[in-house]
Amino acid sequence: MDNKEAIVAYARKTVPITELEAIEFASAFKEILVKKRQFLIQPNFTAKSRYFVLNGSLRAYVIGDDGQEHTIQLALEEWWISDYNSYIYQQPASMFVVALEDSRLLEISYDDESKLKAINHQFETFFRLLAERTAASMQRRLISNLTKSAEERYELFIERYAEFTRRFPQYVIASYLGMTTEFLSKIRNKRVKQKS
Amino acid sequence: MDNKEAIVAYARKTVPITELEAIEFASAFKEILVKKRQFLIQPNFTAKSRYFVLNGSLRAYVIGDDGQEHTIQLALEEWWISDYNSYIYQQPASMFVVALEDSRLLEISYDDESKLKAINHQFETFFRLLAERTAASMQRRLISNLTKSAEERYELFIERYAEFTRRFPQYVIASYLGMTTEFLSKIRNKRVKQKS
DNA sequence: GACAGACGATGAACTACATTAGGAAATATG
DNA sequence: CATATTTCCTAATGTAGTTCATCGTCTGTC
Repeated sequence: MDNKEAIVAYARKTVPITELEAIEFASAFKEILVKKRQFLIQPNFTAKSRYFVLNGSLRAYVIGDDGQEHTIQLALEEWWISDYNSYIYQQPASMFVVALEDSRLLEISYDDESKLKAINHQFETFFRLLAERTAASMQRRLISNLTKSAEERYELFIERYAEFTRRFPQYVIASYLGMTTEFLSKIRNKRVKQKS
Repeated sequence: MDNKEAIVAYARKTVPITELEAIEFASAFKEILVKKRQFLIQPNFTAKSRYFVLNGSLRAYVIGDDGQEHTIQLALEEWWISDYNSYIYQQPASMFVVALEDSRLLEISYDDESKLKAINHQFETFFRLLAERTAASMQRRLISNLTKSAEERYELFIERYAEFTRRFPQYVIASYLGMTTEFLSKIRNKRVKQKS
């Protein structure tokens, strides 16, 4: 039960939760350990759970028709990860979700989450706010992809997600930003030269 | 009160609502008429409302640093529109929202929506599902933008949003799909030739 | 401690798409 | 119904970003 304090503390940043409710809330989660390179979700299988990261790092990506990997989401401590579309609609996934480091996660199944939402208005509110923030951040990323150049997107990324830049390898960041590793390498090199 | 039946009928597709609740729900909305080219939201002003389209069409777009317009969202009958990020966080908008035709809308303010969510678990659930679906559709669009070519994005668009293709001018669709009108024109021309 | 696989850098050739500029057709609007 | 204005098309030229191929370095791992 110890590690589940983290998810309660996290939820309490958003909605008030009593001690009694906290037990109920926490009991819907199950702690799991995953090894580096272990897959949690794969295309064509339905994402039956989503995951809250206690520690470690994960990556969600799709493989396009051309065989290229495109990173859709990254997760560190206190982030959630899954194939969002698959989870919400309980339909086959299009994404891979894989651990980039040995990680400790809290898993919640779609059914257990549904029950939490149904039995308690506060829990419903918590997940509603989570969804709203997810939608808002996706929209910001979409706008960034539509309006900014590769270089600008990289600048914004390292400014906004400094920690990610340190924790994830370059090819992951490049594929998150929608460019090739080669091009990101070129951008980085240009930046270094400009500073001197 | 007449036109507000539409929003109740719409909500009932998602959650059960009693007759009594229906009145409460509908009373949070206000019918408004907007003329073609009229703006509902502009950058730097906070989007205090979101809008449900009874009839007509609207467009949400940003203007990038280079002066280019990028369409973020389109709305026809039974769609919602606003600057999502601005509305959710009640922060200054980055988008314009403008009517492309004379339109009839139902407006709900952030405060009235918050009250609906607070007083009734069903209403909260309704808006939670709305947010989840919004997030899922944004993610699908993001993936499409990352993994598909301009031509493939256009193909998917006309397949999935046939009605949009009929109702919106080409430059709007091009800027929604993240390409120039000239390039879209080229794609269309190529398609016509291929079919014969 | 050597070998294999992952990661990043670099440069040259290529391509998907943008930009610019022009004009034709369709639609509003007085 | 006449004239703006908006929308759409065509074609030449330009460029951000990709592809491909090569090489050095670093990091496990038996």
